[in-house]
Order: sequence, then C-alpha cells, then structure tokens
Amino acid sequence: MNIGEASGRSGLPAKTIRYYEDIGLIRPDRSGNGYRDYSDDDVHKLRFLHRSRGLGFSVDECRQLLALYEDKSRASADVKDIASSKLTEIDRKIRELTELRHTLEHLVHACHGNERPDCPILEELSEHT
Amino acid sequence: MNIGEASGRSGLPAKTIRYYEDIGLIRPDRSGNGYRDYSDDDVHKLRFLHRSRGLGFSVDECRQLLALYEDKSRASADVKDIASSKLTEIDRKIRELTELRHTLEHLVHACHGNERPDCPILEELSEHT
DNA sequence: CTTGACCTTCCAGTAACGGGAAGGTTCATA
DNA sequence: TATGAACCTTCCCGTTACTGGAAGGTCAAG
Repeated sequence: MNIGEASGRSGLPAKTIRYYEDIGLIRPDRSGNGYRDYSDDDVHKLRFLHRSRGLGFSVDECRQLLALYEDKSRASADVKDIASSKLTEIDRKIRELTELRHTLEHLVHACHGNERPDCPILEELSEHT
Repeated sequence: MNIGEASGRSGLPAKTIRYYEDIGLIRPDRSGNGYRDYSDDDVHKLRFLHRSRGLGFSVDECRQLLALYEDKSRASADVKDIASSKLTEIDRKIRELTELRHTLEHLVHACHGNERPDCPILEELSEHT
C-alpha cells in the first residue's frame, strides 16, 4: 500500500513515516513507480511506534523496543528495564510540574488582576534570588 | 561587569546569556576591548529571565513578561492572563503525564521481568490499536 | 487531455540552547 | 619581560522529532 494508506492505518502523518525511514526505523519496499510500498507488517511496526511514542518513549527508546520486539530470544527483563526507567523519569517530571504549579497558583491568586499596575507576579519574578 | 560575573550573579550560563542577546532579550553595553559590559539592571533582568524560565514560561512568554515588567503603566490583569494560561497548560501536562504513568505502571507490573521472552509490555505496544 | 489527488526529493525552520574551534585580552607570576 | 591561565570574542554545527513548503513525477476520472 502507498504511504497515504499506511498513514491512515497507523495514525502517523506521512511526513513522520518518511522521517522514520530516514532514521532507519522502517524499510518499506518500493513499487515500480518509485512509491513506497508498505506491507501489513510495516503498518504493524508503525502502530507500535505510534503507541510507544505516545507513551513518552523517545524515538531512540522506540528503536530499542522495536529491536527487542523483533528479537524472539530477548528476555522480558530487558524491556522492563526500559519501561521502569521511563516510569521513574515520568514521576520526576510530574513532581517538578506539581511544584511549579503550586508556585504559579500562589502567584496567580495573589494578583488581583485589575487595571492597576502593581502586580505580585512580576514582583516575585523580579525579586526572587 | 563581564559576562562571567553576570553569569555567576544571575545563575544563567554565559552561553545562554549570549543567546538571549542574540534574540534581543537584553542589550548590554560593550567595553573598549569588545567585551560585553553588564549593569546591575542587566543582571536584574537576567535573574528575572532565569526565574521565569524556571517557572516554565517559554522564552517568548518571558519576553512578554519582561516587556510588561518594564511598562510601568501596564495592568496587572495582563500579567495574570499570561500566568493563568500557563497554569492551565501545566495542569494539562500533569494530567497527561499521570495518565501515561498509570498505563506504564500497569505494564511494568504485569511484566514478570525474567529471562523468558514473553513480555506483556511489548504485547501491549504491539496489539493496541 | 486536463484536473486533482496522490507521490517523490530536498531544503529550511522550529525551541533553546550546548560544544567546540580559532583567536584576542588581561592579569598574576617567574 | 615573558608566559601561562583564565577570561573573553565570533562562528558554526549538533541536538529532538518532526513540520512546512517548493518543484516536480504519477495516476485515475471525466
């Protein structure tokens, strides 16, 4: 199938699919007219990529996961390691964002938001060392 | 003062300070030898930038905040708007990450992580439509 | 035969810097 | 006075994961 259909079936934009080919994630066949020709297996991989990217894995981590997926002899522990460290990373991001949220919320509530120029938000941004 | 001291006082790397100059956020003087020469006010702005970047504002939002900060006639409501929409954005990010966290945690717990090749994580990534 | 929807490659830009090269300046010290 | 370290300068490339657009080839329908 052409890239348009592969795009529709995988949910990835055609541009992204070409990019994934550029960086060596997939290698579709070519038809006689030079068009890329995707197999069902290719689409399967594209969906795998779409889903793992959506779960926050970097493209490089996706590459590792895809390699593990295709390696029938790999241990599940290898995959679990990648997922676990990603989980730790997500936890850290959530903690940071939550902290940031508290600070910002405090500032937004402190600001009366009227026509007058005095603003606790800017004062805080300005004075804090 | 030279960029090194401005860096030390603001907490921003010299590279970042030069970058902020490139994109027009600050305009320090130049000494006779061609070195950048930062005033206390410049350092004040740099600290402002450091802090607002740390609060998750984009460089462009920082530019707006800095402009508002320097505009003595601005209404505090203008500032509050920017901060509020940033707050909404942070909330969304936290929600997304939390959801993602649940999915990943579920997968990690489902995976026994041993030497055997069967792995629920990869199965999920592969099968999910 | 033409029109429009596909497809191709290539080039450039995004955000926000970081690394490093090649070279000038300043200051303390031997 | 020389020299070496520690500054500073500009410039260019690399990063991440794409997205947009231009110029042009292909294909099916009317």
